Amino acid sequence: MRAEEREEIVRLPLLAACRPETADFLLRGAFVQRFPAHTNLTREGEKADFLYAVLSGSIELSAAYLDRETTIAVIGAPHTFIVAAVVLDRLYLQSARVMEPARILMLPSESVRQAMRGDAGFATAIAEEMANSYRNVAQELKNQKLRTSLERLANWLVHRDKETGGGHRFVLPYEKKILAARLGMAPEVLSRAFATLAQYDVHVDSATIIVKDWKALEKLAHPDPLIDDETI
Amino acid sequence: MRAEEREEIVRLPLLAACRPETADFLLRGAFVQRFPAHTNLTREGEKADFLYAVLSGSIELSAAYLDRETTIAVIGAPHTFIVAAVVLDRLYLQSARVMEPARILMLPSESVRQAMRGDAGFATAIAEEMANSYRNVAQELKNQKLRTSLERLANWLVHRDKETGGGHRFVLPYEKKILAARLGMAPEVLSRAFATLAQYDVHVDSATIIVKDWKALEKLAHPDPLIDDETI
DNA sequence: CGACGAATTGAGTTCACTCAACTGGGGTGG
DNA sequence: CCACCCCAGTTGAGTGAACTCAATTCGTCG
Repeated sequence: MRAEEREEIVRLPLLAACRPETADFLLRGAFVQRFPAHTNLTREGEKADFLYAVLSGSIELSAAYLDRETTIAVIGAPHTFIVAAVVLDRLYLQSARVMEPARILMLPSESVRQAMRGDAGFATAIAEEMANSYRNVAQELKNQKLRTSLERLANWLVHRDKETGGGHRFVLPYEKKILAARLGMAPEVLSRAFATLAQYDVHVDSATIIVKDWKALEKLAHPDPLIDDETI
Repeated sequence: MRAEEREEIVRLPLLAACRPETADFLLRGAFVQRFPAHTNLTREGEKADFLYAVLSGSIELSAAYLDRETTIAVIGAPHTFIVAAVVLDRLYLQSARVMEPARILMLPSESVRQAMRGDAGFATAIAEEMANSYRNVAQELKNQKLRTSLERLANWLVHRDKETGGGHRFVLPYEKKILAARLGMAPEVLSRAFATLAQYDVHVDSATIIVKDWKALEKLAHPDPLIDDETI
């Protein structure tokens, strides 16, 4: 591992709070790897061999049941994924696939568990990471159970707009197909939902979204910090 | 706090792995309280002042949006709830209400965070607790996104039957209204789903369920360990 | 006995999925 | 360079799933 890379890594929230020895120990067994788009990193049901952290690029987490499949989340830097399976030494509940070409840090799961037992700072960082993940899924569950598909889309747009600087004009970060799965609807339903949003002055030009009447969209969306804000 | 109570408490998964001093420290600020049914312990949006652990009884976690409301989970002993908000010192995302009269251990959230920083064993236990919670919600999200309401009910019955000893005959642990919310459907839909299950030889007599043709139910349910099993 | 709420049942509507046809852009190979 | 194909996306039509509103039954508790 190169020195600059190492510096980048120890700045990750996960490692920033642990003792230098712990970081050394963890990084001895670790490696960073680049993956092209569409690489499968994990498949649900497999044993958790590594903890993954995204250094750049993005990862799609998905799950399948019978002949159905859905997207659970999309992860970007500097976040980790499938930590829970590592902490508990269990099976992955989700499959992870590279969406945008990614640089990934991989830590052997046994080292992670060992480091937790020996370093309260690291264990705390893992707990905080898990807590964040928990809250994100819990919010997503509320989103699914309490909102219609049109509301979910409207709120996703509101949220995405804030995230990209509030310019009321932005580009979808991934295919509509995947967005539909993320929002829990069939692609056709997403398409129709976008069509409906034209009434609210939301203009869609392929992957570019322009929100002309922000108030109208927000009124439809009824954003709720307890569902939509990541750090509340 | 009485000695016998103390013994019961330090056997909780959360405290079993921490140093004696940490347990002492945590229990100094802690207290155990009995609550009657329907008591509201937390409301979503409030600051996280306590970590709660269920010693007996059961707790319903719910969330609201506009005029809608749903049940996120039902928690029994010896589990904790709303740990994530405590770990991160944020707002509760869920409301907690006593379902069956309960004895609850309450730990001041600042003590919890302090104890984590000083005791790797405790921090690890918290991380494991969080990891479990994460996996449960993630499974619930998959359940919601990948299954129809009839499938969710069928799988809930299969799971509940196993949990109660596999006698193919058991009593619903709470009102159908709440079960409906837990499963993500309107009460009327649950009622009709039960009616449909008569075709699969599932008999419902008020709160008592009798599964006469286990194979038929299981074939309908298609249980999946990655959605339905709590410790896989 | 009456009041209340849980649960069921009916009827109508809305929401969301499926299947199918069509469009348009990007890439490949002739 | 162009023809072709493939896939994402859209649109249409029909079906099925789930919600709402309303009426009724039943058990529980004052």
